Amino acid sequence: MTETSWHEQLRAHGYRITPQRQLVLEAVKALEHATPEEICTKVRETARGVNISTVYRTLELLEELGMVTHNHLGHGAPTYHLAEDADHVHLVCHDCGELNEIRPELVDDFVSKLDEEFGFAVNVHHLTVFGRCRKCR
Amino acid sequence: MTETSWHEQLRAHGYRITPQRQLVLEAVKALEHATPEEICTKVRETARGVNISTVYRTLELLEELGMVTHNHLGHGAPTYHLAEDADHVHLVCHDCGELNEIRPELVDDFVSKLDEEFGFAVNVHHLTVFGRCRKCR
DNA sequence: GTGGCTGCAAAACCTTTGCACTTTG
DNA sequence: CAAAGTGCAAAGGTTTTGCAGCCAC
Repeated sequence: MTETSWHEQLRAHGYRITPQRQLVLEAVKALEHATPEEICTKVRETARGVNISTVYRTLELLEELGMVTHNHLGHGAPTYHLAEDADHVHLVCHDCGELNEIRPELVDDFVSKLDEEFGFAVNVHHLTVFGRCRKCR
Repeated sequence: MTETSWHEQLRAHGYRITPQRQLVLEAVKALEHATPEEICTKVRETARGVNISTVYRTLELLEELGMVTHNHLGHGAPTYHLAEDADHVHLVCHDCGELNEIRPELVDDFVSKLDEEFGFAVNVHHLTVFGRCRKCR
């Protein structure tokens, strides 16, 4: 996503461009799989910090606009991704917690089946598959 | 699961049979997809109530023994199932929240692929697929 | 200038924990 | 009787909310 495109994306929906929103978006981009708390910490490395509630409000907004997505990879807080970097499915091991990102093509058949049979459009970006990895079986 | 089988299941692992554990297990069975809070409320309809922390501790125990499983169907608390009733995959609509249970055979190919390619054993009972249902597309 | 946005603090929600008391085996 | 389990209350982590002041447009 270019600098200007997300500015226009916000403006097109009547939202304002603020330094806080820019910082949060940059942190999501830089960190990958970051929790709101981690994003907040990252942003506070800059001179101008951002309050945790602003982080939550901003993430909600960016997600509504389709610029970021979130996943639940474990028990705690969700993790955020740039939407354009999110083209993969998450594999998480129950035992060791190891995280793997796999090619989305691996679920294509499954996605088609659900579409045909139920008219259900899977949100692949949000899909997280739990199980046991090779080492922990 | 029969009355005696779960008694033996507990005893075999050195755990005790208590009225609280019986009540929680019955509530999980009766409610399906119930949150800890809902289970607690259900149990309180009987003369003898159960404390919420006992509900949490009991669910953790029953899950460890493979008698119940949990899923994250939305933003809030997880929902619990009898393991023997859990042989299905959950489909949840982002928009209307509608929940559907689908035949686990629909993911068989996907499960095999992950096994072959990554040695990853999918926990099908824990799988929840988010997307948009026919009505909300 | 005005309405949207932010920071702060408080509250809400969900879950865990320490400890004294009770109960199971 | 001893060890395990429970209830209670408090704390911990995460997220939301109300409101006064600030800032983008």
